[in-house]
Amino acid sequence: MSEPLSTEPYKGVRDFFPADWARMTAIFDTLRQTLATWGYEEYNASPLERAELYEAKTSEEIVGEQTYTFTDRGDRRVTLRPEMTPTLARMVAAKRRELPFPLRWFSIPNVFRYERPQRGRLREHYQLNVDLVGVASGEADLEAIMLASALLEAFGAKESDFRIRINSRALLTAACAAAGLTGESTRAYLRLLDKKAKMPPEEFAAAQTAICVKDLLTIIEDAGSAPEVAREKKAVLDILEALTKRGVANAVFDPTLTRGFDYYTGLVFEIYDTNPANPRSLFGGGRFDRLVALFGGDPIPAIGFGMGDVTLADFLETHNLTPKSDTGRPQLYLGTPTPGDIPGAQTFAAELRKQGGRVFVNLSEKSLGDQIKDAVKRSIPLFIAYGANEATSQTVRMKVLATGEEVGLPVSELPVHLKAGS
RNA sequence: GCGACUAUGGUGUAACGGUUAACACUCGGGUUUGUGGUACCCGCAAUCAGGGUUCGAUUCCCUGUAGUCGCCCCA
Repeated sequence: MSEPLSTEPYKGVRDFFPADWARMTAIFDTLRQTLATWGYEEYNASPLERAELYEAKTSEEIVGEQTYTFTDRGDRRVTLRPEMTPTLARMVAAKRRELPFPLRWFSIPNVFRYERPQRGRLREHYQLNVDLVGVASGEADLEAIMLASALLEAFGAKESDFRIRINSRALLTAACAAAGLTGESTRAYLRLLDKKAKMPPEEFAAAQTAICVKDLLTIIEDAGSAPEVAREKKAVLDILEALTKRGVANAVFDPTLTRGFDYYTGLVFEIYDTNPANPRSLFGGGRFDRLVALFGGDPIPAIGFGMGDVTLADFLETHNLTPKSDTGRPQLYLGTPTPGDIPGAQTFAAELRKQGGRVFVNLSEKSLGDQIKDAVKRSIPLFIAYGANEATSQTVRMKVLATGEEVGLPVSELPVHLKAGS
Protein backbone atom coordinates (compact mmCIF):
# COMPACT_ATOMS: atom_id res chain seq x y z
CA MET A 1 0.00 0.00 0.00
CA SER A 2 1.13 3.53 -0.69
CA GLU A 3 1.31 6.26 1.96
CA PRO A 4 -2.03 7.80 2.79
CA LEU A 5 -2.45 11.28 1.35
CA SER A 6 -1.57 14.18 3.62
CA THR A 7 -4.43 16.21 5.07
CA GLU A 8 -2.16 19.25 5.43
CA PRO A 9 -2.89 22.12 3.08
CA TYR A 10 -0.08 23.15 0.74
CA LYS A 11 2.74 25.06 2.46
CA GLY A 12 1.84 28.61 3.38
CA VAL A 13 -1.83 28.44 2.42
CA ARG A 14 -4.89 28.01 4.60
CA ASP A 15 -8.01 25.90 4.72
CA PHE A 16 -11.07 27.83 5.76
CA PHE A 17 -13.46 25.64 7.69
CA PRO A 18 -16.97 27.13 7.99
CA ALA A 19 -16.17 28.90 11.26
CA ASP A 20 -12.96 30.36 9.77
CA TRP A 21 -14.64 31.48 6.61
CA ALA A 22 -17.47 33.05 8.60
CA ARG A 23 -14.85 35.17 10.37
CA MET A 24 -13.30 36.17 7.05
CA THR A 25 -16.60 37.08 5.43
CA ALA A 26 -17.62 39.11 8.48
CA ILE A 27 -14.50 41.22 7.96
CA PHE A 28 -15.02 41.43 4.21
CA ASP A 29 -18.66 42.44 4.70
CA THR A 30 -17.65 45.36 6.92
CA LEU A 31 -15.19 46.50 4.25
CA ARG A 32 -17.73 46.08 1.45
CA GLN A 33 -20.42 48.03 3.27
CA THR A 34 -18.12 50.92 4.05
CA LEU A 35 -16.76 51.05 0.50
CA ALA A 36 -20.30 51.03 -0.86
CA THR A 37 -21.14 54.12 1.17
CA TRP A 38 -18.14 55.84 -0.40
CA GLY A 39 -19.37 54.97 -3.89
CA TYR A 40 -16.80 52.27 -4.63
CA GLU A 41 -17.78 49.33 -6.86
CA GLU A 42 -16.40 45.83 -6.63
CA TYR A 43 -14.62 44.16 -9.56
CA ASN A 44 -12.73 40.89 -9.94
CA ALA A 45 -10.41 39.01 -12.27
CA SER A 46 -8.64 35.68 -12.64
CA PRO A 47 -5.62 34.89 -10.46
CA LEU A 48 -3.82 33.82 -13.65
CA GLU A 49 -2.03 36.53 -15.59
CA ARG A 50 0.57 36.72 -18.32
CA ALA A 51 4.00 36.73 -16.70
CA GLU A 52 5.16 39.83 -18.56
CA LEU A 53 2.52 41.92 -16.80
CA TYR A 54 4.74 41.99 -13.74
CA GLU A 55 8.10 42.17 -15.39
CA ALA A 56 7.97 45.87 -16.21
CA LYS A 57 7.17 47.59 -12.98
CA THR A 58 6.44 45.52 -9.93
CA SER A 59 9.88 45.13 -8.35
CA GLU A 60 12.84 43.00 -9.29
CA GLU A 61 12.86 40.91 -6.18
CA ILE A 62 9.18 40.07 -6.26
CA VAL A 63 9.19 39.11 -9.91
CA GLY A 64 12.49 37.26 -9.87
CA GLU A 65 12.13 35.23 -6.71
CA GLN A 66 8.67 35.52 -5.28
CA THR A 67 6.18 34.69 -7.99
CA TYR A 68 4.58 31.43 -8.93
CA THR A 69 5.40 31.36 -12.64
CA PHE A 70 5.08 28.44 -15.05
CA THR A 71 4.73 27.65 -18.71
CA ASP A 72 1.35 26.39 -19.83
CA ARG A 73 0.70 23.69 -22.43
CA GLY A 74 0.60 26.33 -25.14
CA ASP A 75 4.06 27.65 -24.19
CA ARG A 76 2.66 30.79 -22.59
CA ARG A 77 4.41 32.11 -19.49
CA VAL A 78 1.83 32.35 -16.73
CA THR A 79 2.03 33.96 -13.27
CA LEU A 80 -0.26 33.57 -10.29
CA ARG A 81 -0.92 37.22 -9.45
CA PRO A 82 1.35 38.47 -6.63
CA GLU A 83 -0.68 41.68 -6.39
CA MET A 84 -3.76 43.22 -7.99
CA THR A 85 -2.64 46.63 -9.20
CA PRO A 86 -1.21 45.54 -12.58
CA THR A 87 -4.42 43.66 -13.29
CA LEU A 88 -6.41 46.76 -12.44
CA ALA A 89 -4.22 48.86 -14.72
CA ARG A 90 -4.67 46.33 -17.52
CA MET A 91 -8.45 46.29 -17.13
CA VAL A 92 -8.66 50.06 -17.02
CA ALA A 93 -6.44 50.41 -20.09
CA ALA A 94 -8.52 47.86 -22.00
CA LYS A 95 -11.69 49.93 -21.67
CA ARG A 96 -10.24 53.39 -21.30
CA ARG A 97 -12.53 54.84 -23.98
CA GLU A 98 -15.76 53.68 -22.43
CA LEU A 99 -15.26 53.76 -18.67
CA PRO A 100 -16.74 56.71 -16.76
CA PHE A 101 -13.75 58.32 -15.04
CA PRO A 102 -13.04 58.81 -12.27
CA LEU A 103 -13.35 55.16 -11.35
CA ARG A 104 -13.83 54.21 -7.73
CA TRP A 105 -13.16 50.49 -7.69
CA PHE A 106 -12.23 47.84 -5.18
CA SER A 107 -11.62 44.11 -5.10
CA ILE A 108 -10.72 41.46 -2.53
CA PRO A 109 -8.54 39.08 -4.52
CA ASN A 110 -6.37 36.27 -3.25
CA VAL A 111 -2.77 36.96 -4.22
CA PHE A 112 0.26 34.67 -4.18
CA ARG A 113 3.92 35.01 -3.34
CA TYR A 114 6.48 32.25 -3.08
CA GLU A 115 7.98 33.18 0.27
CA ARG A 116 9.10 31.55 3.46
CA PRO A 117 5.95 31.51 5.60
CA GLN A 118 6.16 33.06 9.07
CA ARG A 119 4.12 35.17 11.43
CA GLY A 120 1.77 37.43 9.52
CA ARG A 121 3.04 36.23 6.17
CA LEU A 122 1.81 33.39 4.01
CA ARG A 123 2.03 32.26 0.43
CA GLU A 124 -1.56 33.12 -0.32
CA HIS A 125 -3.57 35.85 1.27
CA TYR A 126 -6.60 37.96 0.56
CA GLN A 127 -5.91 41.59 -0.05
CA LEU A 128 -8.41 44.38 -0.28
CA ASN A 129 -7.43 46.70 -3.13
CA VAL A 130 -9.01 50.12 -3.34
CA ASP A 131 -8.29 52.42 -6.26
CA LEU A 132 -9.34 55.84 -7.45
CA VAL A 133 -8.47 56.18 -11.12
CA GLY A 134 -8.49 59.26 -13.30
CA VAL A 135 -7.87 62.08 -10.84
CA ALA A 136 -4.41 63.60 -10.62
CA SER A 137 -5.09 66.21 -7.97
CA GLY A 138 -4.37 66.09 -4.30
CA GLU A 139 -8.09 65.80 -3.76
CA ALA A 140 -7.83 62.14 -4.83
CA ASP A 141 -4.85 61.61 -2.54
CA LEU A 142 -6.88 63.01 0.31
CA GLU A 143 -9.83 60.76 -0.44
CA ALA A 144 -7.63 57.68 -0.53
CA ILE A 145 -6.10 58.41 2.85
CA MET A 146 -9.37 59.38 4.44
CA LEU A 147 -11.02 56.25 3.10
CA ALA A 148 -8.18 54.08 4.41
CA SER A 149 -8.76 55.65 7.78
CA ALA A 150 -12.54 55.24 7.52
CA LEU A 151 -12.16 51.53 6.82
CA LEU A 152 -10.35 50.96 10.09
CA GLU A 153 -12.82 53.15 11.92
CA ALA A 154 -15.68 51.09 10.46
CA PHE A 155 -14.46 48.23 12.67
CA GLY A 156 -14.52 50.53 15.66
CA ALA A 157 -10.84 51.51 15.64
CA LYS A 158 -10.04 54.89 17.14
CA GLU A 159 -7.68 57.40 15.60
CA SER A 160 -5.22 56.68 18.39
CA ASP A 161 -5.09 53.00 17.41
CA PHE A 162 -3.15 53.74 14.24
CA ARG A 163 -0.94 56.35 12.63
CA ILE A 164 -0.70 57.43 9.01
CA ARG A 165 2.72 58.18 7.56
CA ILE A 166 2.94 59.98 4.25
CA ASN A 167 5.72 60.80 1.85
CA SER A 168 6.21 61.42 -1.84
CA ARG A 169 8.15 59.43 -4.39
CA ALA A 170 8.37 62.58 -6.48
CA LEU A 171 10.02 64.31 -3.55
CA LEU A 172 12.52 61.51 -3.09
CA THR A 173 13.32 61.44 -6.80
CA ALA A 174 13.85 65.19 -6.85
CA ALA A 175 16.12 64.99 -3.83
CA CYS A 176 18.14 62.19 -5.41
CA ALA A 177 18.53 64.27 -8.56
CA ALA A 178 19.66 67.22 -6.46
CA ALA A 179 22.24 64.95 -4.84
CA GLY A 180 23.46 63.89 -8.26
CA LEU A 181 22.38 60.24 -8.00
CA THR A 182 21.86 58.12 -11.10
CA GLY A 183 18.95 55.73 -11.68
CA GLU A 184 20.69 52.73 -10.16
CA SER A 185 22.02 54.49 -7.09
CA THR A 186 18.65 56.17 -6.59
CA ARG A 187 17.09 52.76 -6.21
CA ALA A 188 19.81 51.61 -3.84
CA TYR A 189 19.39 54.73 -1.77
CA LEU A 190 15.62 54.29 -1.50
CA ARG A 191 16.07 50.74 -0.29
CA LEU A 192 18.48 51.94 2.34
CA LEU A 193 16.17 54.71 3.41
CA ASP A 194 13.37 52.22 3.87
CA LYS A 195 15.49 50.34 6.38
CA LYS A 196 16.72 53.37 8.28
CA ALA A 197 14.40 52.95 11.22
CA LYS A 198 15.63 49.40 11.80
CA MET A 199 19.35 50.08 11.84
CA PRO A 200 21.70 51.87 14.25
CA PRO A 201 22.47 55.48 13.15
CA GLU A 202 26.20 54.80 12.61
CA GLU A 203 25.44 51.86 10.36
CA PHE A 204 23.03 53.91 8.33
CA ALA A 205 25.54 56.72 8.04
CA ALA A 206 28.21 54.32 6.81
CA ALA A 207 25.91 52.70 4.27
CA GLN A 208 24.80 56.11 3.11
CA THR A 209 28.31 57.37 2.47
CA ALA A 210 28.91 54.31 0.31
CA ILE A 211 26.16 55.44 -2.06
CA CYS A 212 26.09 59.16 -1.85
CA VAL A 213 28.20 61.95 -0.44
CA LYS A 214 25.25 64.10 0.49
CA ASP A 215 22.59 63.36 3.05
CA LEU A 216 19.24 63.21 1.32
CA LEU A 217 17.29 63.93 4.46
CA THR A 218 19.26 67.13 4.91
CA ILE A 219 18.48 68.14 1.34
CA ILE A 220 14.78 67.53 2.01
CA GLU A 221 15.04 69.33 5.33
CA ASP A 222 16.57 72.48 3.86
CA ALA A 223 14.87 72.26 0.48
CA GLY A 224 15.68 75.89 -0.20
CA SER A 225 18.60 75.26 -2.54
CA ALA A 226 16.69 73.01 -4.97
CA PRO A 227 13.43 74.40 -6.39
CA GLU A 228 12.22 70.96 -7.51
CA VAL A 229 12.68 69.54 -4.03
CA ALA A 230 11.00 72.56 -2.47
CA ARG A 231 7.98 72.20 -4.73
CA GLU A 232 7.44 68.50 -4.05
CA LYS A 233 7.96 68.96 -0.36
CA LYS A 234 5.31 71.66 -0.30
CA ALA A 235 2.90 69.32 -2.12
CA VAL A 236 3.24 66.70 0.64
CA LEU A 237 2.96 69.24 3.41
CA ASP A 238 -0.15 70.66 1.74
CA ILE A 239 -1.75 67.23 1.83
CA LEU A 240 -0.87 66.90 5.48
CA GLU A 241 -2.34 70.28 6.25
CA ALA A 242 -5.53 69.46 4.35
CA LEU A 243 -5.86 66.22 6.29
CA THR A 244 -5.57 68.10 9.54
CA LYS A 245 -8.19 70.60 8.39
CA ARG A 246 -10.57 67.73 7.64
CA GLY A 247 -10.16 66.29 11.08
CA VAL A 248 -7.50 63.63 10.49
CA ALA A 249 -5.11 64.20 13.35
CA ASN A 250 -2.98 61.07 13.21
CA ALA A 251 -1.03 61.70 9.99
CA VAL A 252 2.66 62.57 9.89
CA PHE A 253 5.23 63.36 7.20
CA ASP A 254 7.96 60.72 7.09
CA PRO A 255 10.69 61.28 4.48
CA THR A 256 12.07 57.77 5.02
CA LEU A 257 8.90 56.05 3.81
CA THR A 258 9.42 54.54 0.35
CA ARG A 259 7.17 51.48 -0.27
CA GLY A 260 8.37 48.51 -2.26
CA PHE A 261 6.88 48.79 -5.72
CA ASP A 262 8.73 50.49 -8.53
CA TYR A 263 5.58 51.87 -10.13
CA TYR A 264 4.81 54.48 -7.51
CA THR A 265 5.19 58.01 -8.80
CA GLY A 266 3.86 60.47 -6.25
CA LEU A 267 2.29 60.31 -2.83
CA VAL A 268 2.93 57.15 -0.84
CA PHE A 269 1.41 56.35 2.53
CA GLU A 270 1.39 53.65 5.13
CA ILE A 271 -0.84 52.92 8.10
CA TYR A 272 0.91 51.81 11.30
CA ASP A 273 -0.50 50.08 14.33
CA THR A 274 0.24 52.16 17.43
CA ASN A 275 -0.15 49.21 19.79
CA PRO A 276 3.27 48.61 21.34
CA ALA A 277 2.61 44.87 21.15
CA ASN A 278 2.23 44.98 17.38
CA PRO A 279 3.94 48.13 16.12
CA ARG A 280 4.09 47.25 12.47
CA SER A 281 2.90 48.43 9.12
CA LEU A 282 -0.70 47.43 8.53
CA PHE A 283 -1.12 48.45 4.94
CA GLY A 284 -0.38 51.23 2.54
CA GLY A 285 -0.49 52.49 -0.97
CA GLY A 286 0.40 55.29 -3.27
CA ARG A 287 0.04 57.04 -6.55
CA PHE A 288 0.85 55.19 -9.78
CA ASP A 289 0.31 57.70 -12.55
CA ARG A 290 2.30 55.93 -15.24
CA LEU A 291 1.14 52.33 -14.89
CA VAL A 292 -1.90 52.42 -17.15
CA ALA A 293 0.17 54.00 -19.93
CA LEU A 294 2.23 50.80 -20.17
CA PHE A 295 -0.68 49.42 -22.16
CA GLY A 296 -0.52 52.29 -24.65
CA GLY A 297 -2.22 55.65 -24.86
CA ASP A 298 -1.91 58.63 -22.59
CA PRO A 299 -1.17 58.11 -18.90
CA ILE A 300 -4.17 57.84 -16.60
CA PRO A 301 -3.42 59.01 -13.07
CA ALA A 302 -4.40 56.71 -10.22
CA ILE A 303 -3.99 56.23 -6.51
CA GLY A 304 -4.79 53.19 -4.45
CA PHE A 305 -3.92 51.01 -1.53
CA GLY A 306 -3.91 47.36 -0.54
CA MET A 307 -4.77 45.78 2.79
CA GLY A 308 -3.87 42.18 3.61
CA ASP A 309 -6.32 40.00 5.48
CA VAL A 310 -3.73 38.52 7.84
CA THR A 311 -2.39 41.82 9.14
CA LEU A 312 -5.88 43.29 9.32
CA ALA A 313 -7.15 40.32 11.32
CA ASP A 314 -4.16 40.64 13.67
CA PHE A 315 -4.86 44.33 14.12
CA LEU A 316 -8.54 43.70 14.88
CA GLU A 317 -7.56 40.92 17.24
CA THR A 318 -5.07 42.97 19.25
CA HIS A 319 -7.54 45.84 19.54
CA ASN A 320 -10.44 43.52 20.27
CA LEU A 321 -12.40 44.70 17.23
CA THR A 322 -13.07 41.47 15.36
CA PRO A 323 -16.63 41.71 14.04
CA LYS A 324 -19.29 39.24 15.10
CA SER A 325 -19.91 36.75 12.37
CA ASP A 326 -23.19 35.39 11.16
CA THR A 327 -22.28 31.84 10.34
CA GLY A 328 -25.41 31.20 8.30
CA ARG A 329 -26.23 28.34 10.63
CA PRO A 330 -29.65 26.74 10.48
CA GLN A 331 -32.17 28.03 13.00
CA LEU A 332 -34.34 24.94 13.19
CA TYR A 333 -33.50 21.26 13.49
CA LEU A 334 -36.29 19.06 12.21
CA GLY A 335 -36.04 15.73 13.98
CA THR A 336 -37.67 12.55 12.74
CA PRO A 337 -39.03 9.97 15.20
CA THR A 338 -38.44 7.22 12.67
CA PRO A 339 -36.50 7.12 9.41
CA GLY A 340 -39.81 6.72 7.62
CA ASP A 341 -40.70 10.27 8.67
CA ILE A 342 -37.82 11.81 6.73
CA PRO A 343 -39.65 12.35 3.40
CA GLY A 344 -42.50 14.09 5.19
CA ALA A 345 -40.06 16.24 7.14
CA GLN A 346 -38.26 17.23 3.95
CA THR A 347 -41.54 18.33 2.39
CA PHE A 348 -42.40 20.31 5.50
CA ALA A 349 -38.92 21.86 5.50
CA ALA A 350 -39.36 22.93 1.88
CA GLU A 351 -42.45 24.90 2.91
CA LEU A 352 -40.58 26.64 5.71
CA ARG A 353 -37.66 27.46 3.42
CA LYS A 354 -39.95 29.19 0.97
CA GLN A 355 -40.74 31.56 3.79
CA GLY A 356 -37.12 32.20 4.63
CA GLY A 357 -36.50 29.66 7.39
CA ARG A 358 -33.05 28.08 7.66
CA VAL A 359 -33.93 24.47 8.28
CA PHE A 360 -31.76 21.41 8.96
CA VAL A 361 -33.47 18.06 8.44
CA ASN A 362 -32.23 14.96 10.22
CA LEU A 363 -31.14 12.21 7.83
CA SER A 364 -29.75 9.78 10.36
CA GLU A 365 -31.40 6.82 12.05
CA LYS A 366 -30.54 8.17 15.49
CA SER A 367 -33.11 8.25 18.27
CA LEU A 368 -34.81 11.58 18.94
CA GLY A 369 -32.68 11.99 22.06
CA ASP A 370 -29.53 11.64 20.01
CA GLN A 371 -30.90 14.00 17.41
CA ILE A 372 -31.30 16.64 20.09
CA LYS A 373 -27.70 16.09 21.13
CA ASP A 374 -26.76 16.47 17.51
CA ALA A 375 -28.66 19.78 17.29
CA VAL A 376 -26.86 21.08 20.37
CA LYS A 377 -23.50 20.12 18.91
CA ARG A 378 -24.34 21.95 15.70
CA SER A 379 -25.44 25.04 17.64
CA ILE A 380 -28.88 24.97 16.07
CA PRO A 381 -31.14 26.82 18.51
CA LEU A 382 -34.58 25.29 17.85
CA PHE A 383 -35.74 21.69 17.67
CA ILE A 384 -38.99 20.18 16.43
CA ALA A 385 -39.80 16.50 16.09
CA TYR A 386 -41.86 16.05 12.93
CA GLY A 387 -43.50 12.67 12.57
CA ALA A 388 -46.86 11.14 11.86
CA ASN A 389 -48.57 12.88 14.80
CA GLU A 390 -47.48 16.33 13.71
CA ALA A 391 -48.29 15.71 10.07
CA THR A 392 -51.81 14.72 11.03
CA SER A 393 -52.52 17.35 13.65
CA GLN A 394 -50.62 20.17 11.95
CA THR A 395 -49.31 21.26 15.32
CA VAL A 396 -45.76 20.96 16.59
CA ARG A 397 -43.88 21.28 19.85
CA MET A 398 -41.01 23.66 19.37
CA LYS A 399 -38.19 23.24 21.83
CA VAL A 400 -35.79 26.09 22.59
CA LEU A 401 -32.57 24.23 23.28
CA ALA A 402 -30.88 26.97 25.26
CA THR A 403 -33.64 27.11 27.88
CA GLY A 404 -35.39 23.76 27.53
CA GLU A 405 -38.67 25.61 27.12
CA GLU A 406 -41.26 24.01 24.83
CA VAL A 407 -44.07 25.74 22.94
CA GLY A 408 -46.92 24.01 21.20
CA LEU A 409 -48.13 25.80 18.09
CA PRO A 410 -49.89 25.23 14.77
CA VAL A 411 -47.47 24.86 11.87
CA SER A 412 -48.90 27.98 10.26
CA GLU A 413 -47.36 30.09 13.02
CA LEU A 414 -43.92 28.55 12.77
CA PRO A 415 -42.47 30.88 10.11
CA VAL A 416 -43.15 33.85 12.40
CA HIS A 417 -40.87 32.32 15.02
CA LEU A 418 -38.16 31.60 12.50
CA LYS A 419 -38.25 35.17 11.18
CA ALA A 420 -37.93 36.51 14.69
CA GLY A 421 -34.71 34.54 14.84
CA SER A 422 -35.52 33.40 18.35
C1' G B 1 18.46 32.44 0.33
C1' C B 2 20.53 32.46 5.84
C1' G B 3 19.86 31.27 11.18
C1' A B 4 17.47 29.39 15.81
C1' C B 5 13.97 26.27 18.07
C1' U B 6 10.40 22.29 17.93
C1' A B 7 8.27 17.27 16.34
C1' U B 8 4.08 11.70 21.14
C1' G B 9 -3.53 9.45 19.25
C1' G B 10 -8.02 13.87 15.53
C1' U B 11 -6.74 18.13 19.40
C1' G B 12 -4.00 19.73 23.88
C1' U B 13 -0.59 17.71 27.19
C1' A B 14 2.40 13.76 30.33
C1' A B 15 6.31 10.09 31.08
C1' C B 16 10.73 6.86 31.02
C1' G B 17 17.71 4.53 28.22
C1' G B 18 14.23 -1.26 30.16
C1' U B 19 6.99 -5.11 31.07
C1' U B 20 1.02 -3.01 28.30
C1' A B 21 3.61 4.89 26.39
C1' A B 22 -0.35 8.04 30.66
C1' C B 23 -4.24 11.98 31.18
C1' A B 24 -8.00 15.36 29.36
C1' C B 25 -10.95 16.79 25.31
C1' U B 26 -13.02 15.10 20.68
C1' C B 27 -15.10 10.94 18.12
C1' G B 28 -18.07 6.00 18.02
C1' G B 29 -21.21 2.77 21.11
C1' G B 30 -24.09 1.93 25.65
C1' U B 31 -26.98 2.83 30.51
C1' U B 32 -31.73 5.68 27.81
C1' U B 33 -36.27 2.76 20.86
C1' G B 34 -41.26 10.34 20.68
C1' U B 35 -37.44 14.54 23.30
C1' G B 36 -30.83 16.90 25.00
C1' G B 37 -27.25 19.20 28.14
C1' U B 38 -25.22 16.17 34.16
C1' A B 39 -23.33 11.31 35.51
C1' C B 40 -21.36 6.46 34.70
C1' C B 41 -19.51 2.29 31.50
C1' C B 42 -17.16 0.41 26.95
C1' G B 43 -14.45 1.39 22.54
C1' C B 44 -11.25 3.79 18.29
C1' A B 45 -6.68 6.20 18.18
C1' A B 46 0.13 8.26 18.81
C1' U B 47 6.24 8.40 19.83
C1' C B 48 7.57 12.35 11.77
C1' A B 49 11.24 9.35 8.30
C1' G B 50 16.06 7.10 7.75
C1' G B 51 20.75 6.02 9.88
C1' G B 52 24.08 5.74 14.28
C1' U B 53 25.46 4.81 19.73
C1' U B 54 23.51 0.80 23.06
C1' C B 55 22.21 -5.73 25.35
C1' G B 56 17.96 -2.41 24.70
C1' A B 57 16.15 4.24 21.80
C1' U B 58 9.95 7.25 21.91
C1' U B 59 14.22 9.25 25.04
C1' C B 60 21.08 10.39 23.28
C1' C B 61 23.73 11.74 18.31
C1' C B 62 23.54 12.70 12.79
C1' U B 63 20.80 13.48 8.26
C1' G B 64 16.23 14.34 5.94
C1' U B 65 11.25 16.18 6.16
C1' A B 66 7.66 19.29 8.31
C1' G B 67 6.20 23.25 11.49
C1' U B 68 7.15 27.75 14.37
C1' C B 69 10.03 32.10 15.07
C1' G B 70 13.77 35.62 13.44
C1' C B 71 16.95 37.78 9.17
C1' C B 72 16.21 39.19 4.06
C1' C B 73 12.03 41.21 1.70
C1' C B 74 7.17 42.55 2.15
C1' A B 75 1.40 42.49 2.95
